[in-house]
Amino acid sequence: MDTAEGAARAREAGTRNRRGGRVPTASMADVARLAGVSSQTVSRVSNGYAGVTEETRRQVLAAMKELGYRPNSAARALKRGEFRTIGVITFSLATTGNVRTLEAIATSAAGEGYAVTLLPVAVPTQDEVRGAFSRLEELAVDAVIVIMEVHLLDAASLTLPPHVQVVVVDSDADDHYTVVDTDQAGGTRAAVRHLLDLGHDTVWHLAGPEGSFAAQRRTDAWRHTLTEAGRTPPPLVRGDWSAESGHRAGLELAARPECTAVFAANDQMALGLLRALHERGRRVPEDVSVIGFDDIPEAGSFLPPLTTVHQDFAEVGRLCVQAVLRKMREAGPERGTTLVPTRLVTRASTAPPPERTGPAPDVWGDPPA
Amino acid sequence: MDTAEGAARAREAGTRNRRGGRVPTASMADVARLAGVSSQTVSRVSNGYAGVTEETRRQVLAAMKELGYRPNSAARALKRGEFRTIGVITFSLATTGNVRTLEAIATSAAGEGYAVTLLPVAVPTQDEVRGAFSRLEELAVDAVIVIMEVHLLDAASLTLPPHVQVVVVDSDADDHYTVVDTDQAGGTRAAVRHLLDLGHDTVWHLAGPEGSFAAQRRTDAWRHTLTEAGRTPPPLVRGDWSAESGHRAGLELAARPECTAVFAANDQMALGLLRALHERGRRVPEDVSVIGFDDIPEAGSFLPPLTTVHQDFAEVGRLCVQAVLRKMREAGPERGTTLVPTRLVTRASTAPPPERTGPAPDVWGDPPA
DNA sequence: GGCTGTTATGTTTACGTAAACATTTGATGG
DNA sequence: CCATCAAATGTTTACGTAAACATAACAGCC
Repeated sequence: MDTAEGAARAREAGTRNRRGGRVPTASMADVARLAGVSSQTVSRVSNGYAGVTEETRRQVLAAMKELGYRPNSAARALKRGEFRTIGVITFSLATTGNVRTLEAIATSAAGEGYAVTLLPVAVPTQDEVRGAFSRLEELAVDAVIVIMEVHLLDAASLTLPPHVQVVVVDSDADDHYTVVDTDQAGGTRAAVRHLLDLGHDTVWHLAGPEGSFAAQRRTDAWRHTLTEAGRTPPPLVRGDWSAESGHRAGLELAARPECTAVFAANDQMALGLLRALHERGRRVPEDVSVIGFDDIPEAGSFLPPLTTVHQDFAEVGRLCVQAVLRKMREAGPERGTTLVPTRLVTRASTAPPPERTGPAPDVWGDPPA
Repeated sequence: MDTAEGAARAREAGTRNRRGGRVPTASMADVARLAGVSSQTVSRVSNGYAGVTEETRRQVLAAMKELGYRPNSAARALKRGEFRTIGVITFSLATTGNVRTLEAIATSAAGEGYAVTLLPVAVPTQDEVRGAFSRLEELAVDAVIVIMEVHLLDAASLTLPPHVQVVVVDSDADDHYTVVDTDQAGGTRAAVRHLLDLGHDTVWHLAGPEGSFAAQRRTDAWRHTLTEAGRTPPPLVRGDWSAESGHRAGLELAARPECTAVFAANDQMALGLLRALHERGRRVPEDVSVIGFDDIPEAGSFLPPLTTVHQDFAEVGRLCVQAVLRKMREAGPERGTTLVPTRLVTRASTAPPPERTGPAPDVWGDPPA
């Protein structure tokens, strides 16, 4: 299983491309010639059509193998009018959510016989975005999934080829696009209620960056859940998703003794927050409860293990692919939003608030410092 | 400039796809007809060739715009014999390293006018790998970058189209492939020496999974650096890159009072290790020093902030793209390894060992457990 | 004024595949 | 034994682009 095959491969495929000559790939015509049939018959075998004698089929397959024949996907795409490829546009792969979603998309797409082409937009400047999309315009893609706030996309005056379908994650543009997303509001509500149920008067919020729809949605839901419960939302503290920003925010929050519960908009910021609280001597969860969002794999290893909202990224990715393929096949300009439910994962970073006010009035009251 | 044109466009490009009919995209011929030139002239304008009158060019561009013309990349690829696409094969995007490398590859490739197609291999079973590669065989790709131990690739009896060049990350197969990788050995040596220089007798190692070349390399270098310094390597503790596995290993290590310094093969495992040590009441860095590998963005927010080996993933990705494009252009079967240097980032998780043996002999000796 | 050379543009062709149509072969039935 | 039909295979054509080649127009020159 080595020498013979190796030699055949070297001969046919011309591994010995020493002199830099482009080695021609065998085409259907070559296979047909060797097998003594027409190229159409080769095509039929290649595509698994019925109506080919077993005998013929075997001959063709043998010829294919000998020549190392591979269908030329460019020619196929040209002929069929489709590329069997889905493009994914995203800002950086720095955030867990984007990556996990991307991975699920790629896996789902592969299952459907589609490839995934990545279109990263490095810096969110107008120019960058515009550049990426002008590249996209002539990209070999049948459909596009956009993982970012879609208004940035409009800002780039994106024009896609007419038959390219679009599905969007992390956006609220469900009046213009098909949107698949995590149920941000539901997850947030679960997190905030969990803290209120534990007895906290109110819940502080460490928000994500303003540009992100997901962040916006979580902030809105946080505020809504609090007012719904008759509590006053404390001032908003803003981060940028990074642990470092969580740390900065945490130093601020640690200075406020009235802050006993914090809902961080993602786990990374919660991590930084935990460090800041620790540095300031505020114990978690005894003095302050912290809850995150995402349930990254490391969340269970934080100090203390983080209570957080679990997102089903795999499901989001799968639904994206399903939706975009359905749109392609039915050519329907379907719109609207599909939400993927979340699940609260309770670990060790949340607890009832420290005894402060309540039944026992002023036994050893807080030192006013 | 509206009714006539609008009608023309509707006729040509058929924007009115109400009835689900596939909308034909305008071709060069359409543009040529509208502009009153030959399709070859349209091609010249499209590809920016000189030798077209400014007047003609303007007319063609106007016609393109009116018809919403987009070059058909399938036809282009067929004609040119290349796809301007690089395929990236990787096991899951769960590890930071893979993701960051992928991102850098995508960015670099875009800069060179290449798209990146993702080929995830979900589960590392023989079948999965084989399946992925049989898909790859007919993938529209000019070159491939493999981010995984390449022997898995051989196991799948991979046959690539002859002119597809391959570059590999995380592998030692530099006698068969072009390899670009982080300088695992150098980074490990820096980490281990840092701990020895602080005065630790020896350094324990929390290794990555056996299948990973990077893990293997780090383990080898750890052992080598220790013996080189005349120390005896303690028994190996193995993890699987996850924080959870680091936690398990940490519980073991915490039980050994002689363990004062641990080199974890990545930051996630270091995180779990930190938690385990904390749970067991062993202070970091006073009792035990911990050092990681990768320098993930969160490492600075661990408790305590983690000393770790910084990897330049962006550079690895960039070099991969460069190497693969060079191989394509020069058609040289270039081999060998390019190493990207690392940098030790000193934070708060490492310190000299606790006073134990040394000048003061047996003042309060260790309780024998 | 015709020759040469240059520049702008047009025409032909081929890339590899697969649909549509055409032909051949062999079997079945009257 | 030929008409009929189905199955297997062959032939033609078109997909959209761009290289190669062909032509036209015009300027410069002796």
